[in-house]
Amino acid sequence: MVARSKTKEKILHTALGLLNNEGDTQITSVDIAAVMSISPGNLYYHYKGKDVIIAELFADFETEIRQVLSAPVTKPLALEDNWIYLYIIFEEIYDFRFFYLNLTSLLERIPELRPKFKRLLSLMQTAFELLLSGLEASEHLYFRTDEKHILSERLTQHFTYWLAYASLRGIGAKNPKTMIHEGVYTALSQITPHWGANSEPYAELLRDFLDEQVG
Amino acid sequence: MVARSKTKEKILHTALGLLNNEGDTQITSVDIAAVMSISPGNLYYHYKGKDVIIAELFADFETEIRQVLSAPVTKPLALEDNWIYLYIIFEEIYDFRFFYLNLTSLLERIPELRPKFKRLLSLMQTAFELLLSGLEASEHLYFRTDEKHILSERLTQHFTYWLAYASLRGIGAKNPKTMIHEGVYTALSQITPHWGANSEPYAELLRDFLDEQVG
DNA sequence: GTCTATATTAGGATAGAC
DNA sequence: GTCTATCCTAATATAGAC
Repeated sequence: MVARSKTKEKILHTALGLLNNEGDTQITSVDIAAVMSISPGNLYYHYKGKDVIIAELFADFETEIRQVLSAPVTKPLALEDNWIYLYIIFEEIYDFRFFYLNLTSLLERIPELRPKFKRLLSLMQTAFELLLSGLEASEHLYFRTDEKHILSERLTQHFTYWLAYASLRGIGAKNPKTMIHEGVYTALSQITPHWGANSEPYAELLRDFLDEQVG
Repeated sequence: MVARSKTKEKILHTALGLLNNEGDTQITSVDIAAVMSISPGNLYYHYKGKDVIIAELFADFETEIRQVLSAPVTKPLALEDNWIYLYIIFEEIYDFRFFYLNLTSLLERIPELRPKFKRLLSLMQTAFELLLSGLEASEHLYFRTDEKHILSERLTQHFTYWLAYASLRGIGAKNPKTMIHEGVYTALSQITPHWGANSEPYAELLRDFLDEQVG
């Protein structure tokens, strides 16, 4: 993470906003320049095109999400922290949603991102499996053979495509909070069928937590 | 579904193949013309551009998938038919995968497809909920409040994005059969936690079924 | 670093002969 | 219906002055 010039910083910031709100396909490098009132030539001086900007934005995202994901590794999470953990992951993804809404075409267009993103998916899957293992060890969750692994994979898929699906279905269309909340709720609904011996009081906590977040 | 000229038919067929194998972003209308050895001008005589072709392809897909989805409505499915049902849906989607791999950008570029696709999602969700209700009535499945509805929604999301996720993760990369099989398997793994009183013998059947399909 | 002006290209689109 | 030839446009990219 090298220090950036003021202008570079502003370009990235402006680009991220435009891409998230208008979508990758709608935005050209000229648009980015226009919005921040600099010339296209100037923008090209700093970044040689839209894709270079996106690559740099992704690098930023990667460092942040890696930090977030490693939370339960660094120190085991307390019960309620698990829900919050899911929220934080979603918020991070939301801040970078243009990428998740155009995954296929972006990874095709900027091939060097593909292996990086694949590694991120692996990391996420591992993080989820670790989290589930913790709850299994404390007998809050119970799994049959393979169920834990496949659930962690499904959760990874869910987090990757929830925003795209939610926008399509019109879930939380006008309210990001709702969209994220529903995403967490749907994730949790995949976990609760595996509740084990110690999870009864958990249920109370969870209900409270979910109510809080809505209000 | 009006009758089409020989050439129109061939254009659609060629386009579908190219789009599925190379991806929407890679293929231009000129490519389609080139592959079938006709001139771009000629292609334009039949279809005014790539997006018109895609719209027509989607219309075809829509009629087919609607037919498939309505299966459990027309006549309630026998036990094993439920698995096969999921397979058939996936196969239909696979035949039109370019669309599912670039959903966001395609629906942005061809706005009239958006409401159509949204209706398709609703239909799929309803079909799944119906199927689950059947298995609930026969006490093969058991659900708590809301669980059935949210599961049907999750299954819809799963079917919509599985192919994209599988390609990213490299699941069944070289073998469509494997990719689809894993998709069905993952779908089923969301259902089995809800097994009810009558589903023990079901488990046997399912295991057999899954083994068959792999071999 | 920033500007204006211009070049390049790829893809979408049409005109008119056969 | 099909071809060849050409045009148009939007987006990328660079050159050279300030």
